[in-house]
Amino acid sequence: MTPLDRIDRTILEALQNNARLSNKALAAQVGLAPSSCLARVKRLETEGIIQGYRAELNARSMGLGLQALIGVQLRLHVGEAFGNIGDHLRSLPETVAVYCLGGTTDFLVHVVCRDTEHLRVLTIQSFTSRPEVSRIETSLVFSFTRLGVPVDKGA
Amino acid sequence: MTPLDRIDRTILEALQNNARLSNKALAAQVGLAPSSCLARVKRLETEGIIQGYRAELNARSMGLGLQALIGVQLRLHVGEAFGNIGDHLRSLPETVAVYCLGGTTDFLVHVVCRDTEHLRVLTIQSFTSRPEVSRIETSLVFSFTRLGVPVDKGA
DNA sequence: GTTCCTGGACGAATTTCATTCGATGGATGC
DNA sequence: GCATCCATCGAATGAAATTCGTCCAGGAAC
Repeated sequence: MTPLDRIDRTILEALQNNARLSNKALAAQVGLAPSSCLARVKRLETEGIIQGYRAELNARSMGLGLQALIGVQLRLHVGEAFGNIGDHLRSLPETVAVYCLGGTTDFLVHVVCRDTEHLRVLTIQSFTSRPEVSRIETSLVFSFTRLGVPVDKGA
Repeated sequence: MTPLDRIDRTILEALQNNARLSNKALAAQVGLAPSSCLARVKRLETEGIIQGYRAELNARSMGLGLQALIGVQLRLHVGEAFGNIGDHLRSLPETVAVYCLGGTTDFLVHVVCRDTEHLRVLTIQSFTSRPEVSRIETSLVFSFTRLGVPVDKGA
């Protein structure tokens, strides 16, 4: 709730680059004693500014060499259907990200698959066959880059 | 390069959920001595299966309450242009993710903005004004969920 | 201007953890 | 049966996380 000062932002940027940075090294980097630095990190966690720490895995090395974006257009936007299909999409093992959108496309789902056959079955069984789904549009992902959120250290 | 066994997969899943899990706790979870567990994690890192560890930040709490997906269609797909515009898109501070796609849309860019005015200026200054860009299509992101890659512990 | 109060920050002490290394055991191949 | 290899273990050591009492700076009230 307190506005983030320069030190907070430096901490956030550092942990965004390397979440396993030791508290000691982080403290040195931001110019604080380890204890003070730890207190800040904990505050950022409890305030929900840091939502979690995740290892980034290489999908290809796990036999998932094919990625796709599947745009989903629903038949009706009435009540339950929206939430249900959203939960369904998020629950698929192949799903790595779900966007709920405004516009003609209601959902955009980023999926990882072993191969084209896997993708074909997935689209049919988990997308097209759902009654809420009006139509889908699948695009192959050639490359995907994820970056951190901007942390401009203005303050 | 060695195929991942059940323990590897358990490690990956655990670190995907919480990258700051201590090695000791991780070892206990997978039923290995801390030293053995550490050796495995290091192997997974050097083999590139674990690509990094990132803190997940709440964009809204940093004053970036508006998210959008911007589909980009290029004029020509010739040589340099493709790489250049890709680098440009990735270099924008507002950019959180870039998909390079096959299909009518060449790039899909996930951006975070302070407000609609910020988004308006961004689309004009960093997208529409680019000579390689033929047209863009901006969709508001109502919600966004990121999940881990599937780690089925079959083996 | 003085006093009180609060919020960080510090640093020593303690506990817990990471990391190294030699030894052990089981599997494989000969 | 024997040698080899690889992963695991567990103790030892070194380092780090975490706690806690203290201190200082800034602000508010008077």
